[in-house]
Amino acid sequence: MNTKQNDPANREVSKPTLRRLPVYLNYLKTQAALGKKTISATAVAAALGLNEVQVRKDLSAASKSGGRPKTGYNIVRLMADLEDFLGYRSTKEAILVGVGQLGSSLLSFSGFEACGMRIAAAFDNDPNKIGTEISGIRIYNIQDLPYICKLIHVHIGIITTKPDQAQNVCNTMLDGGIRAIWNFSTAHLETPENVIVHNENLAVSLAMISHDLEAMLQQEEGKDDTQ
Amino acid sequence: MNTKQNDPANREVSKPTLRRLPVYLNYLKTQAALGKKTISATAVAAALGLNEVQVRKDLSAASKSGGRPKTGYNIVRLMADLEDFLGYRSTKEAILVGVGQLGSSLLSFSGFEACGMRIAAAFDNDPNKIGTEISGIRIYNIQDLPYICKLIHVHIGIITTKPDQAQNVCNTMLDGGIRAIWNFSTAHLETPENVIVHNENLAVSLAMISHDLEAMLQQEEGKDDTQ
DNA sequence: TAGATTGTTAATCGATTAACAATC
DNA sequence: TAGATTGTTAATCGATTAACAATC
Repeated sequence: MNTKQNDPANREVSKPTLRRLPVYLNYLKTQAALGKKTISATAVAAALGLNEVQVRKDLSAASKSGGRPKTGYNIVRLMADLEDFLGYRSTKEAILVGVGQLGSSLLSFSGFEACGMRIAAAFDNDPNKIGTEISGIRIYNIQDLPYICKLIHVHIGIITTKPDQAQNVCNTMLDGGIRAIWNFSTAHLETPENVIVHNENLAVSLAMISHDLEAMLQQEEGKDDTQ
Repeated sequence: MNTKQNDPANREVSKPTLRRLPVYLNYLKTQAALGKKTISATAVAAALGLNEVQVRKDLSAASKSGGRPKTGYNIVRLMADLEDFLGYRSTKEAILVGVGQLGSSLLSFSGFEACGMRIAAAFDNDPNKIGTEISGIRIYNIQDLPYICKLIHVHIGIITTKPDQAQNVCNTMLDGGIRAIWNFSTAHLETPENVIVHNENLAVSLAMISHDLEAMLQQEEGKDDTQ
C-alpha cells in the first residue's frame, strides 16, 4: 500500500478531459491576474464555451480541493492543483534534435518552463550550428547524443528534423533511455509499446480548418442560391 | 437540387475521422514514393497502429472510389480523393499577424502550399519589420490589415501575437471578412458563432506528454518496489 | 429561508470495434 | 475454389449531457 494512488498525476482521466485541463489553467491565470479570488464552474464554462457539468467533472478529476456551493472554487488553490496534476511542478529534462527554423523557434520559446519542461541541450549535424547557442541552449553534434543522455537523465526527446531522419533520431533517443517523444516531423514513428509518442502535426490542424472552411463557404453559397 | 451535396468537402465526417485523414494521406505518400500501386486497409491500419475497420470507414467516408477485395485501394486515386476531400486542391488565402519567432517560422514553412493554403501577407507593428520580407512574404503595418483584406479575399487569419493582443487582432480580422482563425496564441478568443476558430496550443500537447510521462514513471517505480 | 452552485447518479449520444455477408 | 479483403449492420464502449439531491 504505497502513496502512489494518491499522487495527482496517477489519477486516471480521459484524454478529452486531459486536453481541457491546460485550457482551464490558462483561463484561471487570466482571472487571477484580474484580481478574482473565486470562480464558479458556470462562469468558466460560459467563458470557454463548454458545458458546465463537464467543467465540474473535469475539475473534480484533477483537483480534490473541491468548490463551495454559491461561491465556486478558490482560484489560487485550483491553479495549484491543476499544475500539480499536469506535472508542471516537477522539472522534466528534454533534448531537441534538428535546429532548423522550427527547432530554433522552440529553443527560444520561453513558455515551456512554466509547464515543467527544460530543454537541456540541442543537437544537429550542421558543423556551422554545432558549438553555438540559442537562448542559452548549447547545440551539440548529433553523435554526442548517447553520451549526453548518459550524463543527464533526459525524459523527453523533441524531434524537429526532416521526416526522413526522424525514425533514426527516434531510435537513438530510445537507446539513450528517453521514454517520451514529442514528434514535430510528419514522419510516423515506429516505437515499442511502452514509449509515449505525441505527434505535433500542423497538416492535421490545417486540414480541419480547411475542411470546415470549405463546408462553411459552400453552405453560404447554398443559402444565396435559394434567395 | 444543386451539386453541392456531391461535393467532397460537404460530406459529413466525425472530428476524429477528419483528424486521421491527413495522417493516412501522409502515409500513402510515403508508400507511393516507394513505388507501391495499391494498399489494403489492413496494411494501413497495421502501419499506423489503428483498427482496420476504422481505417476502412474513414476512407470510405472521404473517398467514393472504394477498394477492391483481395487487392485493396489504388494509392494514387485514394490520395487524390483525400486531397479533394480535405480541400488541399483549392487555394485558400491567408494572412499572418505577429512576426515574432513563431510567426517568422511559419512564414518560412513551405509545407502549407501542399495543403492549399497560401500566406499572402504578414503584419506587425514593429517599424523595423514593416516593409521587409520573409520567404517572399511582405510584412505590412498592422493598420493596413483592413485595407488589404478588402483588396484580396482572405479566408484564414493566423494569429501569432502575444496573448494580450490576440483578441484585438482577431476582431480586426473578422471586420476584414475573415471567417477562419488559426490561433497560435494562448488567449481564448471570443467570436460570433459562424466563425471557425482552431487553437494551436503547445501547452496542451506538453501537458499530455507531461501527464503520461509522470504516470509511466510512477508505474515503473511501483513495479520496482514489489520486486 | 431562497437561490446559486456543487457533485453524483442516470440517460443520451457518438465513436469504436466486432461480426458477417459480398466479391474479387 | 479458397482466401484475402471490402463494406455494412449490429454490439460495445466511452464521453457528454441531463436530472437531482446536497449544501453553503
